[in-house]
Amino acid sequence: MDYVVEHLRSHDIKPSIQRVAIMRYLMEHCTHPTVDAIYRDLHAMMPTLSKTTIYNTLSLLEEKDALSVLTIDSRNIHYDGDTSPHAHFICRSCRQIFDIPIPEGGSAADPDTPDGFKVEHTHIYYDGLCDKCRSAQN
Amino acid sequence: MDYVVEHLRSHDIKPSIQRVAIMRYLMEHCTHPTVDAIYRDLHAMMPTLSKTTIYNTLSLLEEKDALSVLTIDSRNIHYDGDTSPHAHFICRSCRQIFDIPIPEGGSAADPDTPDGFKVEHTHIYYDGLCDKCRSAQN
DNA sequence: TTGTAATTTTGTAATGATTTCAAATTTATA
DNA sequence: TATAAATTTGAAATCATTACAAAATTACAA
Repeated sequence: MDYVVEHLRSHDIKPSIQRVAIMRYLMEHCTHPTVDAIYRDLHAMMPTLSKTTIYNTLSLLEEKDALSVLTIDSRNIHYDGDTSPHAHFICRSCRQIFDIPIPEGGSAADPDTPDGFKVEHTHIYYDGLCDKCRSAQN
Repeated sequence: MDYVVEHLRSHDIKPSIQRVAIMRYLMEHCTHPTVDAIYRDLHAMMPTLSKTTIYNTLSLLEEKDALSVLTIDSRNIHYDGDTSPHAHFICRSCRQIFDIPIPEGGSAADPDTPDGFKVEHTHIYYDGLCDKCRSAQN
């Protein structure tokens, strides 16, 4: 059984052609794509795919916790098919997003929220300059 | 000397009437306001204040590190006049943002970024349900 | 003080991401 | 096979943000 289809089924999502294509794109690309990037690439292969379907599908995937929504970039929402715990870094110059490992037993995973709060997701974001942009600036 | 004016000066920002009003609003409100909230409230007192000035000023304040930009909410950018280290929680039901203390010596502050990367800011975000919305849902 | 340049503010128009909506298509089921 | 339910689609609407150029204000030199 296709691991993408299995992933969708395990999150209670019916695997339509479009949903599988979008989920597969996310799982096979570690680029943290935006809606536009997903549309640009998938539309080339599936000319009937509409942007509305991408929006619909991404919000369904979010609701069912089948992907991770990255709000690290104030200009665009990015999506990550890898839902395992890791942090992200965005370069303020080239806007590229990088995966950053989270140290084991990190305290950020156990937040000091008020009584009665239920934490569902944790996001750790860094911004600054990546290697290349840093040396280019000097 | 007004502490708001001092704050601006210490970040190399000339304290115009508008900039002081916007910075004061951020420092005196712990509500993590959006551009619209700032405009709504300040426009009532300063009818000539334009939204463009708020956008211009907020991006200047960001560039000079005089405020913190919160990208926790995918729908709107929020601003925080408190630049001391703390995390944030957003309730997925009522969309309210709460300040959360960061444990001393937390590992998130010392990220494992690749060689040559320069980390300028760290953001720790949580989402889930707040106290009230959690009990309202049962 | 006065004139001139530089900076800041403002309103309007343009842009671009996202949502709404209703029709068309596809899938599930009786 | 017929009918209902779910999904997809494209066009139009919405809403946050940016671009831009004119107006107002401030800084500064004569």
